Order: sequence, then structure tokens, then C-alpha cells
Amino acid sequence: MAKNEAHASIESYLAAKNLKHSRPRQEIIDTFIKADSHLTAEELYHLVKKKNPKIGFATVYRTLKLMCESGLCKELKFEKSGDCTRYEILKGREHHDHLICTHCGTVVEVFDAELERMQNRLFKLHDFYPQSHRLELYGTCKTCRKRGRGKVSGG
Amino acid sequence: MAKNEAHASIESYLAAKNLKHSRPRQEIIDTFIKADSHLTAEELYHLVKKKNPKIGFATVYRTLKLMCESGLCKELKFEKSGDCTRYEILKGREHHDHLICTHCGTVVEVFDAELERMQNRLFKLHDFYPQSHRLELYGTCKTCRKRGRGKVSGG
DNA sequence: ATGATATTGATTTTGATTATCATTATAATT
DNA sequence: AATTATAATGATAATCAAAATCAATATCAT
Ligand SMILES: [Mn+2]
Ligand SMILES: [Mn+2]
Ligand SMILES: [Zn+2]
Ligand SMILES: [Zn+2]
Repeated sequence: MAKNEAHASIESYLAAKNLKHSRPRQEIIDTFIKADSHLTAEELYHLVKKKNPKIGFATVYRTLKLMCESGLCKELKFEKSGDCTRYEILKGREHHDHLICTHCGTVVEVFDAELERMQNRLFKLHDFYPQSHRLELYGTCKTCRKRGRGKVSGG
Repeated sequence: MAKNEAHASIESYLAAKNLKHSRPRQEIIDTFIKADSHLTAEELYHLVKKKNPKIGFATVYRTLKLMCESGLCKELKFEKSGDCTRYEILKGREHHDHLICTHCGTVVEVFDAELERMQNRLFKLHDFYPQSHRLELYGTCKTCRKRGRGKVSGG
């Protein structure tokens, strides 16, 4: 996502809520956009610290929350990535699901229109009004298999 | 799941690990099987307390963990059910995914063979060896819509 | 019954996330 | 530029589910 587009998104949200612009906020958002990956709060905190060592952990959490509320980013809680939440920039991107390597943690973004259609079919079948869904596929990536990790038993 | 089948599953696990049979363990497992639903540790704790008020919370957690390790039950962490983990009896049942009402918390179990096939197609496409997946569909159930909750705007 | 070992319940600790709070920064107004 | 009102900051404490600790008790092979 373009930095300016992200800023437009956040700025309209800040304006609507009478919130102020601030240095730390800018730095955290810019660092996150630049990183362009599925980060934990701690990972982002360390990245931001490199630019501005004064930044506090609480501000990173607060800014992530703000970004989620504004629709700019999204919380991800994978089953097999420890206990901590990851975040991803969402704005300006298509909806997608995730394929996760249980060995190296690699995250691949996937989208399948037919899969989405079938999910909607299930909503209809059970008479639910659809709001959202979460699909995560866990497995072993090619690289990890080559390295002899996550092999099929006997394979 | 039949109580005897569950006990066979857990007992073979206990035997393999040189673990002992115990009253509290039995009571917790029986209560969970009888409840036959997607429970939190706390909910199960309260159910078990009715039968045996001496039981401790820690033992409920320990037994749930044991059941998960033995393959008898499974952790569920839904996005929109507060922060706490739910558990379900797994052994002797088919794999299934979940449809969750974001208003009343109702959980509907769903299975779609074609959906499963497409997921496997995605694993193949990205050269992942498939291990597991998680699909959750969030929406508003018929009952909640009738009560005017979770309506589509303008609908 | 004995003894070795596992389990229990009460309690404390952990670890990620939030809340609190005095100080500082922002931005509008004079 | 100084004033003012309000929001944001960083340090720290609080929260909460889940795990770890530990002395007392239960299990089970002998
Ligand atoms: Mn993603
Ligand atoms: Mn289920
Ligand atoms: Zn991998
Ligand atoms: Zn409902």
C-alpha cells in the first residue's frame, strides 16, 4: 500500500475522532507500512526503536489498535505462532487467507474465488447472514521439507 | 461420542505415558463428554463443581491439556468469543469447521467435502505439505436476525 | 501395608495486552 | 508568541487466562 494512501486513511479517521497528529504515531505507521509483513507488536516495536529509541511499547500497542479501528490494519491470531497477535496492513488490498509453515513461520497469502463462493453457500445453507470468515492452512513449506524438517513419516 | 470410547482413548494414552487413573480426572472427562458442547475451562469447571465441589480449577486445565494431547479433545480459539479458549470432544467424530453467530454465540458444525478438496488444492499449488486447517465463518443466525439483532443496514 | 511415583488443590507466577497517570506535545485561539 | 484546552506519550502497574510451584494426598505394583 502506498504510504500516502495509508496516511489518508488514518488521517480521516483521526479527524473524525478529533485525535491529534503526532511524531511517534507517524513513525510507527510508516515503519509498519515499510516493513510490509505480518508483524507482532514486539517486532514492530524493535523496528521503530531503530529510528526513534525513545518510543514506548505502549504507544506501539495504542497505534496498532488505532490502525485496526480505522480499518488500516488487521489482527491475526494464528494457531501455531506462539501466543502473540500479528498485524497486517489491510487497506488497499484484496481480502485473502493464509497458508502458514509450522516450521519456519513463513506466511503465504492466498485467495481463491471459488473457495469464497462455497463459504457463502454454507452461510446460506444454515441461514446465517455472512459477516466475515477466517481460513488458515497449516503445513510444511518446500524449503523446510528439503531441509528434512516436517517430513511425512517414512517419506 | 460414547463414554466408553472416550475412556478407551484416554486410558491408552495414560498407559503409554505411565500416568495414573484418578477420581477428579474421571469426573472431569465424564462431565465434558456428557455436556457435549464447545465449553470454556471455566464453564467445565462449574459443571464439574456441581458433582464434586472439591475439584480445583488447575485440575480442570490440566485434564483438558491431557485430553488435547491424547487426541480426545481440541482447543478452539474463536475470534469473537471473548479471549478465552473453548474445547470440544474430537475423538470418534469427523473433522468439521465452525459457523459462529456473533450475537448469541451459537456454534454450528459444518462440513463440506468440496471445500476440503479446494483447500488441499491450495496446499498443492503452493507446495506445502498439508497438516491442518482452521475455517471459521462468522455471521448472524436466523433467530438473532428475527429479534432485530445483527441486521443488514437498511434490511 | 509399603514404597515409589503421580496427582491434587491452593497459590503464585507468567506473559501479552490494557489501563493509569504525571508530564509533554499538539493545535486552535487570543 | 503566549495562552489554553485537550490529546498523546512513556513508564509503570494492573489485568486475565493459562501454566508452574509445592506440600499434602492418592494411586498402584509389590
Ligand atoms: Mn496477510
Ligand atoms: Mn465443533
Ligand atoms: Zn517452512
Ligand atoms: Zn445468534
